[in-house]
Amino acid sequence: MRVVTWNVNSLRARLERVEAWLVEVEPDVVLLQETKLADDAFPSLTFEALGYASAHYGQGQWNGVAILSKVGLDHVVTNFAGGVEPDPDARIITATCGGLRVSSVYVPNGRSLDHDHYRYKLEWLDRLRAHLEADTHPDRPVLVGGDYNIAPDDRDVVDIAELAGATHVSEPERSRLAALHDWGLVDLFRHHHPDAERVFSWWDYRNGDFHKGRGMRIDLLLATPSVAGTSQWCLIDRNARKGKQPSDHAPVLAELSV
DNA sequence: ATGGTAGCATCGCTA
Repeated sequence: MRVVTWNVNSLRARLERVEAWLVEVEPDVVLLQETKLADDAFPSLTFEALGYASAHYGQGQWNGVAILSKVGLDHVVTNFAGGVEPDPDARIITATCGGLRVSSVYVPNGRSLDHDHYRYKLEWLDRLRAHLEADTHPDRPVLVGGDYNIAPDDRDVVDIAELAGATHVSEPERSRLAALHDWGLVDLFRHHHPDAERVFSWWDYRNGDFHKGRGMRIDLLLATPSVAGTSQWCLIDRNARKGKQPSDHAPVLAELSV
């Protein structure tokens, strides 16, 4: 099973590129973030024509997450699972696809360490763990993919010294990611590339950062040990960040044996 | 020199 996560930064603006990429790569399960669409504007027929069932959880203008699947799409949960304080934003959707419990997540950016949005980000990550405990179990095949807005390791940024006092690399954010690891989630890219340095999934549109090789690895596929241990590869398609009207994020793909 | 670009419901916010 081929799975991908991709923050498309507006599905309306990106639909042609997304369609062409799906035809070329033929993933079985697709996790999208930042669709920036209301549910009634989601192009489900376009994806159906490509062989995908889909589920979208949007709010229009900002946020919005979706799951596309060629291998079944059941037991959809929008927002956090029951019993967890709901998020006012559309940032998480969960479904079962071909025996795999998958979530598409768009973790809040945080803006700055002294901003309310940063505290919201930390609380959101606490609630993501509570969601997993309510929704499933680490002994099962589970994959939580998305834009985490956290670089897990100093090797996942250009130069950690430049980022002192910045979001995405702070200890409280990384400790939330470690809590997800403690629950049982493995970073598939790091699992397959333990020595990789400065391999990124996001580059700011400004300053020619992509061409200068200045980005961060913040888009992650996290999976339980049974999934990670049998996965065949994981890569980032940086070619999808090139050319006309790209998203500022590249897709992150993995081949699973689920 | 605190800049720059892209997307959105565009004169202001979000990333």
